[in-house]
Amino acid sequence: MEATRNRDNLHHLDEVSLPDRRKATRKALVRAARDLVLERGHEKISIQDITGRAQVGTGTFYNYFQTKQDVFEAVILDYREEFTATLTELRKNIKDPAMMIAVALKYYFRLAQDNAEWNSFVTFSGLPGTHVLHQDEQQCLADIKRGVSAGRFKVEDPHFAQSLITGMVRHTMLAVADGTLGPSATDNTARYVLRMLGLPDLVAKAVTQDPLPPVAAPRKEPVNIRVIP
Amino acid sequence: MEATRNRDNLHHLDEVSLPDRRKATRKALVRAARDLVLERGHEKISIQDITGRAQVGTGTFYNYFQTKQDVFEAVILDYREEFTATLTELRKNIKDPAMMIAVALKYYFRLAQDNAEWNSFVTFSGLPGTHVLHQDEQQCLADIKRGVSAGRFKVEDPHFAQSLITGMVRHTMLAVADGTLGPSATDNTARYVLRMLGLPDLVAKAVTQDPLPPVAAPRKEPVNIRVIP
Amino acid sequence: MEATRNRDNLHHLDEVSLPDRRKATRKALVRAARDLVLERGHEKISIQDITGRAQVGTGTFYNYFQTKQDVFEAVILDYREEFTATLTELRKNIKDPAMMIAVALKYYFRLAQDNAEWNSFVTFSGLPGTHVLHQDEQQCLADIKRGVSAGRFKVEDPHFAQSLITGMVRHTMLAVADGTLGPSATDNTARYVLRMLGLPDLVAKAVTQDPLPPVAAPRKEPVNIRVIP
Amino acid sequence: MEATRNRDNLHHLDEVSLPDRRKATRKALVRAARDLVLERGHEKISIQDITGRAQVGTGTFYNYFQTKQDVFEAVILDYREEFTATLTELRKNIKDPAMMIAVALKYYFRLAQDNAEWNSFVTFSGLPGTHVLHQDEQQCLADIKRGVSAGRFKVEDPHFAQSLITGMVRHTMLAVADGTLGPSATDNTARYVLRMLGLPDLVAKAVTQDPLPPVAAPRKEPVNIRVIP
DNA sequence: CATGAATGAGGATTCATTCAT
DNA sequence: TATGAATGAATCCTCATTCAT
Repeated sequence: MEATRNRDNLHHLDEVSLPDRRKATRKALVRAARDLVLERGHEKISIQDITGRAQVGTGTFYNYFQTKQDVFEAVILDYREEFTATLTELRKNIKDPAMMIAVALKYYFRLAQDNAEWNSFVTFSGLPGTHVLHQDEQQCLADIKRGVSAGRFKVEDPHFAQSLITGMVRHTMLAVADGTLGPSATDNTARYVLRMLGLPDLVAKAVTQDPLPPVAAPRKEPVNIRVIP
Repeated sequence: MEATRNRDNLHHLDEVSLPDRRKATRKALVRAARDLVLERGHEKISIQDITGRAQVGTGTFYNYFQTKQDVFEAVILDYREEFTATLTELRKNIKDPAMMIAVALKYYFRLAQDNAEWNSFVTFSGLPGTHVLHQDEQQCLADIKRGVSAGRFKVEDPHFAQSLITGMVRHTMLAVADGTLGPSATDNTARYVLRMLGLPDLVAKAVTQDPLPPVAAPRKEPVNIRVIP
Repeated sequence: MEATRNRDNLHHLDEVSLPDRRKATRKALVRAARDLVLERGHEKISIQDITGRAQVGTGTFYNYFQTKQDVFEAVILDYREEFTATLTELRKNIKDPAMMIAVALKYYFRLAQDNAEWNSFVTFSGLPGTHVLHQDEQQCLADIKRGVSAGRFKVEDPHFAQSLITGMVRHTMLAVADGTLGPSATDNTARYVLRMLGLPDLVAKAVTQDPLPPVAAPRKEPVNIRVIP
Repeated sequence: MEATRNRDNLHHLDEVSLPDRRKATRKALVRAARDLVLERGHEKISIQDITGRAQVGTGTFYNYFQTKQDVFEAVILDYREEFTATLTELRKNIKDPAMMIAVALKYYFRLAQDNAEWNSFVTFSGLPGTHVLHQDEQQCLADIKRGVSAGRFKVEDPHFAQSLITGMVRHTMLAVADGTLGPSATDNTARYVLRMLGLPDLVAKAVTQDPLPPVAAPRKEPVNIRVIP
């Protein structure tokens, strides 16, 4: 009954609601996929698991995604948006490139630890290897270049440096999650990274010692879960 | 009673002759698994693919492994043995710890490039994350400690350093395979690693410039393939 | 938000039209299972045999049943419904409890003989032992109690008596099917049962002598078999 | 026993050990089969489970049995021998046919309760239905005939009576095992059986009230288990 | 767009049985 | 005889995908 209302009006004033509806369903799917990963980790997740969790018909999936990969990539983007936004906010008053990098790394690690979610999802992501942190890499590269221009970093190939950093970060995160390395490894990594960028160890140490200012974990907009009547 | 006892003694008698057969079959399976990975990479590989390739009945697989993971782990071990043996040979006359590490890294990268095999297999290996290079890690750790004792490296936590190196290497390898980084990245990585261990950049550069002495790729002992009569 | 709510309401809307399809498919599976048992008896019956016979895709089975046992239990229930309905009809004008029991037993045996079906299926049913005739047991128990109230039966523990009767009936049926006992055994069993319930032998004999009025074998509603175009 | 002696003497003196060995292996298989049933009940039991348990090579099975059914039938016989021997001993001084039957039934039930073994195995026995108690049926039939001759029982068709008794006993046993009937059901069954054979209820009650004289559970000759060195 | 029943190829796993040693 | 490796048909079960409603 309600349902019909939207469609009826297709024409005039709520041209808005259709796209809204689409978006909502899509988001429900993305969230369902994410949550399932977080709960089950490595385990196989079927499309029907996802639609089931999203309280949506099986076929509906194909109105939004072609393949399972697609939805997972959407999850990643979803995550990254949150991440990037928060980080930008967090660093808006920082000028020193070294500090910017330190904060980024620390924030990243903080997420990885606090938010078992992010952590385990990135860990999982059967997706194309390095792909995962892509958006972030742009930021990182920019940071490095800024540092080089400012004469703080000694790096011949910023692109290479950035890639290596990504690798180090990723590795540390996994190793910590693993238990292979203790939690202090994260600070150490930040420090080694700066050292690698050419900062004297003392400076590197100093910069990485400042604790990360407290930051709201990325707010998870609640999804309306359909209640079974 | 006598009778029974006699039979008992017969039991593990042939633990010697039969095992040959067992070993051969097992090896055939391991090789088949490896080869398939090398050919198909990520793609799905079914157990029947493996047994088919190994010229062995479907059920035979289960006489040797419980799960597909098991056989892949066996492949890794197989590989590592070859790798470690060759590397040991290669470094037997080297004394300088920095050089030892440089050679190890370079040899590793060489394998990764020459041998699409090793490369793609490590890439693949959905196996427990960082785990993959384990044996090698022991060697690496020993190298670092030796360097520290010798006063060449400045490292507070060798374990951490080793872990980070593993991560860097792994990352570089993947990125190169990916095309994200060019092939020169490998030399650069070695250099950065040494730098990270506390060597002055000039030294690091010097040490990593020596080309790796030519080395026979690990010989693959041929497996006797059963011929269908 | 509106949007979401709307969708919710759409949800169980067609619980009416679709279910018809579901019911039909389910019934086809149940029937297929039954028929196969009837044809093959003890022999192994695979799930694919069932779906094949039901003209239905392999996977479809799992939309309705978890396990093979499940479908067989459904068959039993299916049968029992038919049985109970017919029996009720058959006895609707009978008042005497002894006669009611006699008729029930005889009808049961009749089915077992006429209908190789019922017979062999019960024989088969590796299902939870005595369980098989459960619904029927309720009826039987009620009959006994009625007889006791009416002062015709002398039974201390109706529940026990009922159980024993079930056992005797079942046994007789199997033994007859077996050839161990001749067909007259069924009348005898009915007679012994009444005797066991405390009736004088003469009466028991008399009551069990009346032939069972002819009765339509339970009509099998035809299942619509999907025709392959 | 005679039988065995004959074979032994077949030639000269140690023609003895060979057949002994055969017998031992055979018995090991039979016992293994039995024990597995007792432990696992309904669950699937493979031939390799049996040979494994018997500490015997897979192929060995086929030196003794053609099929799995065969070994299970052997188990039944094994059991029955024990059962019959003990029962004969137990009743050797009893003259009254009613009492003989009562004792037989009670002994049987006792086994079923004490010896969860016997119980669960008979319950299981996917084997041809009524088959299970065959040997026993001969005894039972003889008992009935004796009772009829002695004028204690009023039975027209002893064969039928025996069959029905078997059925009742079997059923009671299962129902008790099931929990459907309480343990006292066994005494009741014995009593109803006698009643059914024509004894006045008072007598039936009296005869079935005597407790069964204590009896050693059938001794299980230990099988030599091969110890893994 | 939404739905969910139907599908069937694909893959894992079991196990009775054979046979060379 | 005893052995146990090898076998492969048989079976179960999953799940991405289609499609009529």
